[in-house]
Amino acid sequence: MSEMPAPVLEPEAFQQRLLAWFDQHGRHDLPWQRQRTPYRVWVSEIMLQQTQVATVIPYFERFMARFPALGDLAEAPQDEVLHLWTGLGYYARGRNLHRAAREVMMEHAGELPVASLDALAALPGIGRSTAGAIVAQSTGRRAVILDGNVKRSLARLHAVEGWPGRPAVERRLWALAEHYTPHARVVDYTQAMMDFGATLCRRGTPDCGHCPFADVCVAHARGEERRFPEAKPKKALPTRTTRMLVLRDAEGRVLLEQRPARGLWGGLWGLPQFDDPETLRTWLEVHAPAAELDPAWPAFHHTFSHFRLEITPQPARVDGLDSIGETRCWYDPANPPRLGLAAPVKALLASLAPFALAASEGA
DNA sequence: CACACGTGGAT
DNA sequence: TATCCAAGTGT
Repeated sequence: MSEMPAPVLEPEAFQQRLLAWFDQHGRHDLPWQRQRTPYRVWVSEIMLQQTQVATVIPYFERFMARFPALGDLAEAPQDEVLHLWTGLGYYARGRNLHRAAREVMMEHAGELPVASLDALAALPGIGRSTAGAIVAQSTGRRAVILDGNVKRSLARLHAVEGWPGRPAVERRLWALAEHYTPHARVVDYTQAMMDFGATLCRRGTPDCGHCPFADVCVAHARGEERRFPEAKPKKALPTRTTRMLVLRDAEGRVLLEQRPARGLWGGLWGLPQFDDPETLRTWLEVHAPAAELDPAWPAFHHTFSHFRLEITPQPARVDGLDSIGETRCWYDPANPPRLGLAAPVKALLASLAPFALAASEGA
């Protein structure tokens, strides 16, 4: 209890103000709010992790069209799941979702264990906040969430000092979230908290003029809305360089390699990648001694959250490979297989399509 | 606990 | 254009 900052309102008053605002201004027609089944709520919550609503909607619709039920997802090959995840980012979410679906089939008779917060959180990809959201949204039972929107709103209302990523700060915010969460209208309350943060108590431009808490908000009283929550400590962005081999056969197909299951673009298919020219040369000697190297194409870069990658495409031609194994395949731009591709690779392959067309026309 | 993990929108 | 960072989790 001593962990919790002084609340600005009694829980009942807080809930009443928030829900009145939500009834008027909340979002009531998002795709996952129709047919609010545990499965649909789960998929939406995973896609929405660190990802904005507008970005998620088309991915969610495609995913549901292909995998209408949990069993459909469990039966699918991982490649197809990652194919539908391509462009959404944080691909561990897709791998974990797929793995969790199979786990639910085997250990929970095909039903998400929404009766137990702990059982949910034991599934890969579901943490404390997502477990709370799934329970609250799909069953209406009381469960607490603490996502970015809730963190920002509560930090402002109570002028909570410190970056919310710090465990001590996060504990205070959990205590506040716990304090305000009602037993009734839980579905609406959790949605309301997220809508409030996303559309009114926004990061850069909070709309205090229409805020139902403006009269009690500590940050607003101090005129310091923008100071809360405190920003993450920044650090320099390192740059890494790599070469991507664009090895094409006589039919214009491109050799792809499946990336390791963990790490960057884990489980996705990409161009063979080499940190230095030496490794590239050795690889070619072993796998494609007959390959003819063309001059490298201009480098381009891709910026990630934690580093910047400079990519030099290295085009080459070869008649074929004797054996490409399980973790390689020939990618035909005219008839692309349904597998996951990293964004820069997808863009690079798309730029190759005219070549493939010209090659097939010439043949 | 600090860091890795992606992409696109907002300012 | 550069920077920040969004419905977090896993290691």
